[in-house]
Amino acid sequence: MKQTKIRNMEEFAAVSGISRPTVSKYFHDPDSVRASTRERIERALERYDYRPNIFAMNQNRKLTKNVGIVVPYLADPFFAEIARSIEQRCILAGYRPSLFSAHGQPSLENDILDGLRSLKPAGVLFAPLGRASDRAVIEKFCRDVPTVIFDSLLPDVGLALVGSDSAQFARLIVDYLSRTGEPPCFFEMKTPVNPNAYRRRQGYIDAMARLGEEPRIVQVAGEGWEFEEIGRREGIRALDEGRFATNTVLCSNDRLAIGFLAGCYERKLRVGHGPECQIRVAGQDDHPFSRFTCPPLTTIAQDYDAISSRAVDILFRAIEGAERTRETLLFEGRLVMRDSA
Amino acid sequence: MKQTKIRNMEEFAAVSGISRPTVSKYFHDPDSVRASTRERIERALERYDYRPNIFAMNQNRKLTKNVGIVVPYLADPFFAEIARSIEQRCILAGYRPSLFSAHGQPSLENDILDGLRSLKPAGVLFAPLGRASDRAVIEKFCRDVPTVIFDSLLPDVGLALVGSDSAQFARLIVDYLSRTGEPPCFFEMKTPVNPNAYRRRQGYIDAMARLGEEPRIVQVAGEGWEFEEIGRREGIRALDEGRFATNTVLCSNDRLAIGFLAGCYERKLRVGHGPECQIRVAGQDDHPFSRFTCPPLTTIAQDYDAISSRAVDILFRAIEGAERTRETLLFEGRLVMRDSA
DNA sequence: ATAAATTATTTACGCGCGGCAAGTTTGAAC
DNA sequence: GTTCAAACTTGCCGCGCGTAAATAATTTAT
Repeated sequence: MKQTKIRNMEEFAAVSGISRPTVSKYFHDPDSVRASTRERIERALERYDYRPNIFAMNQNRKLTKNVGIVVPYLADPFFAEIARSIEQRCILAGYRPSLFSAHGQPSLENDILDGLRSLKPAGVLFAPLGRASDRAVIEKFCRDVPTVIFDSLLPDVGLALVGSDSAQFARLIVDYLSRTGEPPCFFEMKTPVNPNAYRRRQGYIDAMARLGEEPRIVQVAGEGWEFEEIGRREGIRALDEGRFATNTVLCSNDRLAIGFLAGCYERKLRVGHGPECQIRVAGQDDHPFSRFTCPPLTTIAQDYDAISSRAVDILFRAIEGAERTRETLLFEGRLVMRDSA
Repeated sequence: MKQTKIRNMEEFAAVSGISRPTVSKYFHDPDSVRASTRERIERALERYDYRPNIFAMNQNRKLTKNVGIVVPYLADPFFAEIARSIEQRCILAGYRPSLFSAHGQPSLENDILDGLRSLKPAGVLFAPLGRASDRAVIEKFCRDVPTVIFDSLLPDVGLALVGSDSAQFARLIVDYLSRTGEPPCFFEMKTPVNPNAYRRRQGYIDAMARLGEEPRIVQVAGEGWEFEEIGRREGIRALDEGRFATNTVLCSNDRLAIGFLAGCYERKLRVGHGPECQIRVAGQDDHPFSRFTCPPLTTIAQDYDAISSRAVDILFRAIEGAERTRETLLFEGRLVMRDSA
C-alpha cells in the first residue's frame, strides 16, 4: 500500500488511470465496466486504500444500497438469530444492512421507521411488533419504501409476507401429542402481543377438531414481552387452580414454555413422557435455548433459514425491478422431539 | 401540516423566517440559538414536515452525531440487553446509534470496525470478541476513533475500560458457596473466547486461597460461542469421569452453567442446596434466562445499568472535549441467591 | 475492412448542507 | 440613551460524489 493518501474519487481515478465517472460506475456495479477497466481499477484498489465516501454517495443516488432490518425484540434470541441470518445475506448481496429493535415499544417502532426514511433505504425487512404496532404508520411506510414483512404477518401491507404456517405447526404437534398420550391443553396469554398467537390458537382449535377433540384453552393474564416470567407465574397459578384438563400442555411459544417449565419445577411436577412423569409440556419455535431446558423441550422448529432466505430474496428481486403482486409465503415447521413431551 | 413540500434547509429557513445558517445551527444544537429563535423554528417544524438530509449533514460535519455500538455476539441475551440499554442512552443524548454484532467471528469484527470508519462516528462503544480479536486492528481503530471498551477488557486500548470486577465476583460467590457447603470446583473452557474468563479463573484461585482452600479447576474442550452446548456435553463428560472433587460447581459464566444444568438433568443429578440434592451449581452474570432454569440459577449479577451508563457517560464526556487519561472502571456484582446453590 | 454497437471519457452541473467572514440587528446592562 | 457582546443575516465557497449529454475510443458484427 502506497503512502500517498487518496482523498477522493478524483484522485483515485487519477492514480488508476481511469476517469472519475467510470470509477463511480465501477463502485455502483463492478460488472458494469469492461473487464480490462475493472482490472485496472482493482489493481489500483490494492495499492491504494481508497473507498468512496458513503455520505456523498448516498446523497445523490436514487437508490442507495442501504437495507433496514427491524425486529420487535432483540433480547429474544429467536429474533437475534433470524436478524443475523438476514444480515449476512444482505451483506453477501452487496447491501449495507442496519439493524434495529423496537424493544417491545410501539413508539420506538414508529421512531425507527421514521428514522429509517432518512436513510433512504433500498428496502426494508420488517418483523412488526404485531398487535401493538401502529397500523397506519406501517401502511404509510410500506407505501413509501419496499418492505417485506416477516414473522408477524400483518395483512395487506408490504411487498410480501413471509412466515410460518401456524395451522401446520398445530397439526404436527397436536397429532404427535395426541398419538402418544392425552390430547394437549393450549397455554397462552389472553392478550398476546403477536398476531401469530391468534393463528396458533386457531390452528390448535382446528387441529383438535380434526381429531374429534374438544379444544381446551387456558388463557392467562400478562402484558408485554417478558414471556418467560408470565409463563412461570401464571403457569403456577393455572396449575394451582387445576385449570389444565389433561396432563399435556402445548404452549403458544417456546419462551412461554420455558417459563412454564420453571413453574412446573417450582411445583415439583415431573415433566416428560416417561412413566413416572406427571405432565407433558411442548412449545413452538425451537428457541435456541429450548434444548437446554430441563427436560429439553419438545417443540416445532421454525424454518429460520427458509424464512430469512426467501424474505431477502423477494426483497432484492423487487428492488431490482421485478414487479410482483403481494404474496404470502408460509413455511412448514419440523417436529423436534425431546424429553418434555 | 401544510401541503407545501419542503425540499431543503433553504426552503425551510424561508418558511420559518430564519436564515439558513441559523437553522443549521439549531439542528446542530437547539440550545445554541436564542430562545425566541428556537421557538420560531420549532413552530415551523410543527407545521412543515422537514428534517435535514442526514447524508448531506454528515458529509461536511467535522463531528457527526453517529455512535457505533459493537458487541461480539448478539444472540446472547446478555449482550442484547446491554446493547439495548446503551442504545437508549445514546438516543437520549441526541446521538444516532448503529448496532453491530460480530456474531463470534473475528473477521466480521474487523469488517465492522472497517465499515464503522466510513460512518465517521463521533465515538464507539465496543465490546470486543476478546481473545479472538485482532489486537492490531483494534489498536489502530482506537487510535483513530474515540472508543470506550466494555465487557471484554483488552488492556491498553481505547479511552476507557468499563466492566465487572472479576475478583470481587469470585470472592462473593466462593465465600457464599464455601460458607454454605463444600467449596466450589471451577468449571470453564480450556481456551475461552473472552479474556474475562482468565480474570474469573484467577479470581477463583485467589478467593479459594483466601479461605485456605486448594483451587480445583475443571477445564473442558470446546471452541466458539455455543457455551450452553459445551457446558452440557463437556459437563456430562466431566461428571462421568468424576472430575469434580467437591459437590459444588462454580461455572465461569451463566451460559456454561445453563448447559451444565442440562447435563446434570440428563445424568439425573438432583441440583440444589436441599438435603436430597447431590450437586450445587452456580454461575456468573445473571443472564436473563438464569432465573428460569431448573432449578433457578444462583449467580452473581453484573451491574448492567452501571456499566452501560458509565460507558456512555465517559464516551460523551470525551467527545465533548474533556481530555482524560485512560481509566478502568470495574463494577461490583451482586449475589443472586436462587435454588441451584 | 468498414459499419454498427458498445463502452469510456470529457465536460459540466447539481445535490444539500457545513462553515467562514463580514456586516447587521438584538437585547440586556449600565 | 448609550454600549457592547451575543446572536443573527448575507453571501459565498467547498465537500465528494451522482448524473447527463456529447464526444471519443474500442469492440463486435458484417
